[in-house]
Amino acid sequence: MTNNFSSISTSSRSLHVQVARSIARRILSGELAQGSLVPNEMTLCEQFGVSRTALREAIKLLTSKGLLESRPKIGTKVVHRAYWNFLDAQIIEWMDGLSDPEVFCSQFLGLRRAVEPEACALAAIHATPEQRQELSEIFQEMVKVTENFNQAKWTEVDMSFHQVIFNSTNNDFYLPFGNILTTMFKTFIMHSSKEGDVCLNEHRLIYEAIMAGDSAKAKAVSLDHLQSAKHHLPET
Amino acid sequence: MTNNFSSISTSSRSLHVQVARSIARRILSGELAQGSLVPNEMTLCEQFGVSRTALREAIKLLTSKGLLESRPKIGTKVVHRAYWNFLDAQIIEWMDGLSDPEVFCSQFLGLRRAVEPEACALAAIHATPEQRQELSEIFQEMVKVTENFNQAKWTEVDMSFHQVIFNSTNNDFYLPFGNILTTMFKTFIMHSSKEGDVCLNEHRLIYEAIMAGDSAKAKAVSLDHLQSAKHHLPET
DNA sequence: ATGTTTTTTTTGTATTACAATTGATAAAAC
DNA sequence: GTTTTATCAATTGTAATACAAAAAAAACAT
Repeated sequence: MTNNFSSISTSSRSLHVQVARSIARRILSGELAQGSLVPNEMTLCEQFGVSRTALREAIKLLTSKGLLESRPKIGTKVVHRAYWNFLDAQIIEWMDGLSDPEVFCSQFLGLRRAVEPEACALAAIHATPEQRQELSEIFQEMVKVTENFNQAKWTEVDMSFHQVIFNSTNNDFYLPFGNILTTMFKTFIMHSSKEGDVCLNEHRLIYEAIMAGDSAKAKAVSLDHLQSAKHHLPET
Repeated sequence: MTNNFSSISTSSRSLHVQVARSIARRILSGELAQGSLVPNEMTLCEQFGVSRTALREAIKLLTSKGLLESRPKIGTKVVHRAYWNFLDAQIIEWMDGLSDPEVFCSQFLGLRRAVEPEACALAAIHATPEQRQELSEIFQEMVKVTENFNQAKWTEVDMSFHQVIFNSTNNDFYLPFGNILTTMFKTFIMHSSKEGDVCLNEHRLIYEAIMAGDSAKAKAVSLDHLQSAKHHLPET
């Protein structure tokens, strides 16, 4: 995690990403109907005031996420919603402001409740010594932050905690949930969480179960954590 | 699902997708190390014998999936594995032949066991009348195929069955699993499944529980289904 | 009517040129 | 000697133009 570029937001300044975001939001909001043709390249170039190069790179980006599909002579179509990859951090970011945050978060929780307890169970079994060490350090940090409470710091360390757990499953298919969860946090969940201490205890239970290699308990306490009150309403 | 273009494979003939696939496989296999710089654009253009246009569209596609990250003057880096989006059908396709299929399938099953039972539970509650109708028709088809057994037909209808269930959750975050499962089937799971009839009964239980709106039972029988023997080893 | 050829529209690919970013280097100021 | 500032150079970013390829639509022939 050390030698990656500063952050995703850096490249968001690039023109084709801005164009992609704009088109994506038209699709995600339903302004561009599923199955309909978007305007042809030259028209879009004029609409956005960019070159075909930039526009096409934008379209390729959206095609890769399952939103668009192009064919010569026909044009570019918005594909059916069932093919949109909502398990993609960038798409989740782009949903900001398009969907009722409460509904969206509650849907996400519907998936998270299925995935995260199992991730904890797997981490309890498969975490390497290095990963256990890392988790341990993060939990230490968590304790420290709680003693001298700081909202920003706590969100940061909370995200790291969950991310390390997903990594510790050592299962490729669980890895993406780390980013997805982080993105959901940053984009939608800005809840004030005054009950930092309560949370700490819940995290402690998860932490200890994983370190002890007790997968059943890890799963159970994680599920408890996700059913605690604060997950139900994202207080803006 | 009616008015999409013939299939994804059509566009795979396009040059930038071929290039993307080739680079992706070098990354996924580890031949291009995480954090390392890939050769600059002109070098890659020469290596692949394509124009910068095509090459850059390929890179944009891979960037969108979390495999690459570019910056002016610096170059293009392979990002850390934790950011690769394994929950992407195209990446899963590209893994073909790069990973031990048995390990890969077993990892996938590790996620599927978490997600699909919950999807069945949600479908039992949230499926619309139209979706219940669709599920019903597909199950009818399933019965018919079993009576006059045909491997290809059965795989087809099996995929549809599970896809409709994910759609019937009416939860955006469950939608992508339909494609992912289908892709896993097509790419890795070619098991002969002589026990088609046994499976039919398992599917019947799932089908009936969902139609009855019994979420707890739907979840339970789905989990049973996923723990039945044939899921453990993909017989090539 | 039906099959075949031509036309036309749209995306796909190539090429060239220049702009913007930024690390590295060198120069200047303190 | 250290720090700041300016310059340089390498790489990606953007633009513009031209032509190729695909495929639907139209025109044509049978």
